[in-house]
Amino acid sequence: MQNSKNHIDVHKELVKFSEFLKKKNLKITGQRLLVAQKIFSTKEHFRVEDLFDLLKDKKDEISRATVYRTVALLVESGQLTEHDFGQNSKFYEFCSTSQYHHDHIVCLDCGNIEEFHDERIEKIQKEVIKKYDYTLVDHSLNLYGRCNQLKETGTCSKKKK
Amino acid sequence: MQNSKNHIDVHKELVKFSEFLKKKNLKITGQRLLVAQKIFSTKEHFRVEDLFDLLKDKKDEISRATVYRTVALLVESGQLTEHDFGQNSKFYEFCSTSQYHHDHIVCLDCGNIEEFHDERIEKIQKEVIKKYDYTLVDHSLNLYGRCNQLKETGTCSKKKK
DNA sequence: GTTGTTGCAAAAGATTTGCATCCAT
DNA sequence: ATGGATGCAAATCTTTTGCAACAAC
Repeated sequence: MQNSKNHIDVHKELVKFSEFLKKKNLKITGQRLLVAQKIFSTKEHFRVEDLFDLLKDKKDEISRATVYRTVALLVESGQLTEHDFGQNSKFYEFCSTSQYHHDHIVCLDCGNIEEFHDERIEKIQKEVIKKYDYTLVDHSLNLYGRCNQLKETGTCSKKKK
Repeated sequence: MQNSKNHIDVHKELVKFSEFLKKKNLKITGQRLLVAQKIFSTKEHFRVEDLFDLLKDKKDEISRATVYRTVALLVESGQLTEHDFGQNSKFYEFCSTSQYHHDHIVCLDCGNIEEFHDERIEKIQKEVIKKYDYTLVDHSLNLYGRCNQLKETGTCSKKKK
């Protein structure tokens, strides 16, 4: 894991979330902070169900509904991005404004998700959308592949679970 | 609608599907042909529920289960592509081998879906995936935007429903 | 006749929601 | 005190599946 999410300043993000809540006249509750903290301490792309399971460890379990509701708030606050990798459930990922936008490579064998950024593609996208007379709001680019390591050696260090 | 799907040779595609079924020792049934025919006569990107509703008009309604099962077969036969535009349900689209691969622009206002193809992006993708040591199987690129026509004139000719 | 297919209703999986109770402010 | 939050269970939505009756080969 060499991604930038190893260095999340959890405290800073919690403050940011709290300010977001305050600004919207929403309450800063223990459950919300626990969910947010767990997310900010998580480097991976995760599904809400994964997060719910992780939070089960805590002495006071947080309800599934609250976890879903808090994730939605964090998307709204701009601290989480939602991704759709063509599976049944959505994936979420911490996102900071200081980070480069990135796209994903999804391994069909391992389930591993890699991030990449290519400025040339970003530029062409802007060109394309302009040509079709739209204003670009967002985009998603996923490359689905099979990792060569697995193909060649029969095992794959990236394999999950 | 200026897309290539106005010119689907329905008969040819039905033959192709029948051959696929035969090869797999599956049966050529009235329901399967009706579902396939309806799809090949449809130019748009559709969801299975849309298709099911369309087929309700027919005197003999085809069950939802059969529609889902037939769509899966058509994906397998290579005559349908599955897309995920970040909504709850999947979209499907006729695809012929003679067609260029294309990506999508999804309008967040209209719901309109435009197709585009940019060879430069395709090329860069191949380069990227190689660098990360994967074998590219598939990819999806969606640009989400707001159409300028709507923004400027208050109406939009592409608006659905 | 055999084997795969259909329709139905139930199941499954993800996510949302109504509501009574509870808690942050 | 009061307006928003929580937990629970029920509801929704999409898609899948088990099974008995049925149709294609």
